[in-house]
Amino acid sequence: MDKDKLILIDGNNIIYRAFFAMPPLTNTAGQQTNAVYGFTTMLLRLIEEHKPTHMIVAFDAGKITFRHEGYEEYKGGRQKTPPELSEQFPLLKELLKGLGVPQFEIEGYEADDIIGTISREADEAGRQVMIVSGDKDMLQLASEHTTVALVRKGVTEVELYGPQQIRDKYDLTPEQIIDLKGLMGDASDNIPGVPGVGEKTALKLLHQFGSVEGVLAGTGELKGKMKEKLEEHSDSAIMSKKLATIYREVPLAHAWEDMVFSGINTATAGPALARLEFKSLLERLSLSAYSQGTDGSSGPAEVEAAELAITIVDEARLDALNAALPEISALHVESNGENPHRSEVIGIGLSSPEQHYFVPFALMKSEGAAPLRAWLGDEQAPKSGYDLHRADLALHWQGIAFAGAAKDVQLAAYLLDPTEANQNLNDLTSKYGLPRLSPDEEVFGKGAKYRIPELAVLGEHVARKSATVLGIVQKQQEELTKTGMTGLFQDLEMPLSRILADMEKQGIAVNKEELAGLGREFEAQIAQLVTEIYAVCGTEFNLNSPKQLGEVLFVKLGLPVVKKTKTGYSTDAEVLEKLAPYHDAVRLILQYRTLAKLQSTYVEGLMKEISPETGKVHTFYRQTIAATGRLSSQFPNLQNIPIRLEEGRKLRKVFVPSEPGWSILAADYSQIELRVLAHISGDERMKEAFVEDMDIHTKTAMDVFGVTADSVDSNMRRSAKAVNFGIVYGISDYGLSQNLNIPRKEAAKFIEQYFEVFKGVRRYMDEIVVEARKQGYVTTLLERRRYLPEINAKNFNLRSFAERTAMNTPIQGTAADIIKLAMVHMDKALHERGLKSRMLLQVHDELVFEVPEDELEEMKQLLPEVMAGALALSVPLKAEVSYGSNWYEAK
DNA sequence: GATGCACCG
DNA sequence: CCAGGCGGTGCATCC
Repeated sequence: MDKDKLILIDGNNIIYRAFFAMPPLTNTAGQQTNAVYGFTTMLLRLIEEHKPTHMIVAFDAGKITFRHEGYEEYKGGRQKTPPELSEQFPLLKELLKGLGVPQFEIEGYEADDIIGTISREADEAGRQVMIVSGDKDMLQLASEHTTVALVRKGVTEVELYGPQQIRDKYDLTPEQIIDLKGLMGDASDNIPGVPGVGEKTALKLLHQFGSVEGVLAGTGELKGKMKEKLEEHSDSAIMSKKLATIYREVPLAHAWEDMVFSGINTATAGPALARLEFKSLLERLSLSAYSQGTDGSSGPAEVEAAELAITIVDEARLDALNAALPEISALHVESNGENPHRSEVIGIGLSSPEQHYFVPFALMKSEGAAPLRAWLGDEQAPKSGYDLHRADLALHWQGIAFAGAAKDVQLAAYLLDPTEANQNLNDLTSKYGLPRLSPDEEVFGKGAKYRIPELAVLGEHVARKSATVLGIVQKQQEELTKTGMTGLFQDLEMPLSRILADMEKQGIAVNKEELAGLGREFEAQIAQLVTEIYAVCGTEFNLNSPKQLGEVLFVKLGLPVVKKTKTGYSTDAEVLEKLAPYHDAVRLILQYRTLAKLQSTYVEGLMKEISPETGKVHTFYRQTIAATGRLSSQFPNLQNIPIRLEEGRKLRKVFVPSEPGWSILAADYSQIELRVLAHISGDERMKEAFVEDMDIHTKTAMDVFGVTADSVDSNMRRSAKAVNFGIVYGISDYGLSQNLNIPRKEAAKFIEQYFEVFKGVRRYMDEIVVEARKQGYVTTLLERRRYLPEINAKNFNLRSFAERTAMNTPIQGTAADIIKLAMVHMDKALHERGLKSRMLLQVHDELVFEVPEDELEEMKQLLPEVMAGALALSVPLKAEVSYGSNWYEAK
């Protein structure tokens, strides 16, 4: 019984939407078939994805429905159905018969009443139901067992709503959707509602009073125009509510058995589709034999590259493209190079469900492309794509604004599995059973052989990419819903990607002279060191080569070998520290390493990244790399600018405000990971430490060593700090022993003592590993997910690694969630307050801004407040702010 | 292209 | 007894 799944389709609504969404499509007999086509593609997708056991399509029947009793204008304002559409109803009904899909209509009732009645009965029987419609009214039918799939963007995408999603979006129960309509009305159904009350007001009223009746009874608490309007139109509100209520008591002669759907009836589907000349659908169902004029030799339909309707746009075809823009929902901006700040745009692929276009970049600047450019920059025109963040940047530097990023399939793929390396579009095609794309290396060539191919090849390749995006979007959205990540995607990651693009375009100014000056200082010191090192070693060699250095240290000078790498002797800092007492060269080499690093990576490397146009560095934040949900930064990496040692820290002086008189303002979270751990483990002692705002490492030392605050010496605090870090990383005695340079037994004792005190933390660590084993994944507070397939591995190393990851990821990942939230909130606050201050950098637990003088005071207040308030935990979050004339000063 | 090392949180 | 900290990027070397 619980395998049963019933899909109820609002036939009138879907065919209506399909008609307007699809470009005109006519068969050889001149009969228009676009709405039937759109309906059918959607239907097939539903069947493939949801594998219903029962299904019906409901249609309206009879001109006068019971709703007209009492309100004659109901649906009166609606345009008469165009004949091109009404002609398609019989075609659709015939096709449904051929496909083996039951259809219901009952004289005097509308499709939604039939659906309401069946869903009520199914609900009562505890059956799984999915309702498919474009009509928001249907949301009132959502329940524990009933999901409403709201069709969006023509018929290509659905959004799934259960009671929880309705709560998330509106903070209403499904029943209250009726009240919502009662207040705001619905122009398309000619339901009046209360004049002057739109969605926003209606929601506010309902959150306050609960229902239409509640609102009308509570007008005494309101004042002004609103009160007058409500009192004057109270009858209308009551009647509107009645009209919006779906009738769920239709006398049905149908039984559950009449709704059985046992799969497409191929014997009858083939001829029916062939009559309509839907060749691509025949292929999709591997029924090509029915198609006249084709050889019927198609392979597996899903992965075969079907013929696409591709238009290579030229000057003459621009008008056609511009006219089609409202139907286009997917695009792909093809650009070269890894760094989007420096790449060229080659062209753009654009896709609607029926037609695909390629626009060579050269055409983008022409006068005729003005509507296309306006559309690209229109926030109200929703666009799906792969890596829209990159597209935005690439277009930006070509002087073309981009807005309206709605669904980024790369970002969604990352959320669905953040460890799946390089989810390029082609990887996603196989995952979602779409035709494969030619690999970019084949189309363009690699490295020095990179060439832009001839227009026809290029155009097809890029248009196929946007077509692929279109094919992926909906399936991904459903997966996000299933995994509980729609909120994370829609309200956090998507908004953040736009914010990141803004930060990157803004860039941060670099004082080139200062940087060059530091370079000269380092240079001199390096030269000095090299001479000395060669002298003490008695030989000259390449100091940058660990191999040569190893030879000198361990063979020529005969120093003891502390550690080996898989290719030879280890010469890392840890080893050199241990060797320092044996030979004078070692200290010098350590110093050389430090300075060489500063010089090559931070002076020379940074210098190369300064834009000649802006005098700034424009990093590129990658949102889909880190498995925990953190960002990463490239070209240049601004998340690893030295700070720990003074010599390196000086580099921060070169990062300055881009306008005279402005300041750099920075704020960082204090102990965010441990606070998160305190929250998710619920450990009382640790929570108390943060509630009391104590120094967490001192507090840990007190508790672990059982002493008072005054007796904690620096060594004890250092040990406690290392234990705290170890805890966050998924501790092992070995790791801690390495870190503190103590015997393993001692480290084990520390850990045991720690867990004796922080019992809640131990419980968390144990439970999270069990949870990971059971579910195969762990999650953050915002439901970000990371799979850990190796948690059950036989191999000790693999398994241990997965266990540590299980412990660490919810902590690091939740901290990442939190600062991302803070960024979204901060961006909003800046806009709302009309502030000129700009967010420039994010460094995992720190945000950096540039701030004009007259906003400094406000920002010093606002920033830590927003950061601390990003998410309410059972312990307070704390952010500490500082500012100065450069990043070094803001410490 | 892999490796070792060093920088960050 | 083995093996072993979490998450990243960039540079230089070497094959």
